[in-house]
Amino acid sequence: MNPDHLDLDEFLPYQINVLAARLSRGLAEIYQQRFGIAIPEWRVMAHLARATAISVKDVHARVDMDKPKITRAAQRLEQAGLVSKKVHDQDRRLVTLALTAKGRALYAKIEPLALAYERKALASLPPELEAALRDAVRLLNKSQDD
Amino acid sequence: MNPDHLDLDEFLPYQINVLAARLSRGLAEIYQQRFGIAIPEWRVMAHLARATAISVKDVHARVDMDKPKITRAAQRLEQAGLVSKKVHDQDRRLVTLALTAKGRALYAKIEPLALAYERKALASLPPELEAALRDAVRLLNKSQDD
DNA sequence: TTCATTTCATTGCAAATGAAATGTTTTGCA
DNA sequence: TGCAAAACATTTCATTTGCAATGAAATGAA
Repeated sequence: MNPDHLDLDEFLPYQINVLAARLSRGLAEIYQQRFGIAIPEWRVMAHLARATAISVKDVHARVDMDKPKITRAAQRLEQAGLVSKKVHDQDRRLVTLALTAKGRALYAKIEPLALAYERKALASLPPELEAALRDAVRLLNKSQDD
Repeated sequence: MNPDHLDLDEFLPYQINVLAARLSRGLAEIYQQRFGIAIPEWRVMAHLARATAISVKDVHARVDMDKPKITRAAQRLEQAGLVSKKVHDQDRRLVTLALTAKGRALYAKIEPLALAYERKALASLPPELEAALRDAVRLLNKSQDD
């Protein structure tokens, strides 16, 4: 464990990526196969569920995806009838996105499954470690905002 | 903060993914622009640096990438003269991968930069939080091995 | 007002990706 | 031994991705 050498098992950027990929895959299995929703679509939906009447720019600012990805996810969601798109009244450069009734219904189905998945994924952690993990991730994501 | 509702800011699978993507991007800037190495290539190199004479299968077992990705990363590394490939003597289905002298030299340059990046990325964490983060990530990655 | 600049969302395009298929070699069993 | 099944690396192909370019609308300064 010479700290001068890089051991992938101890290298946090790598280990966090492995964990992240596994969590994403596990979560995607829930909504991919059962509901035909892919990860980018899910993220857009999750954001729209909490803050309605939002532009692509707003989603981009809050969700960690580039704008073309959001545009395309929104297109797929619109085709599936889950999201509505319309030009903003005051500023016609903006597109206002919102969940449709069908979208809200689908989200209501997925939401508890996603929360259950999170609980299950963290089940092996002692409570104080889970709390520390949450604090650490929050801090790191905050500190990189600039 | 109703725990029955999913808040992306509190949803760990998402926050860990955001953090992972940021760390990957930041790290990639180090070896991408300066050395022409992409993320999959870097992962293969990092693995080969610690365990020599390894097959695609071995890398696949340890590194979180599917086999085609490893094959292609190895091809690019071979073209760049950083990795050697040859058929295994005993079992001719296997391909033995190893860093070349040039590959080891390049790795020796990147390694300290990567470690420095990790330190800098974690600098905002109090020591006990970093330790807890390491423990939590290790535990979670272990618990998902099955 | 007018025009250059900025802000959005989208599209184009080359490269990367993942899943399934392929070809080759080895293993295990009848 | 002979042959089906498994293991391995690679290729194929459709899809996704990210970056740069585009087009449309708003802003601000002259």
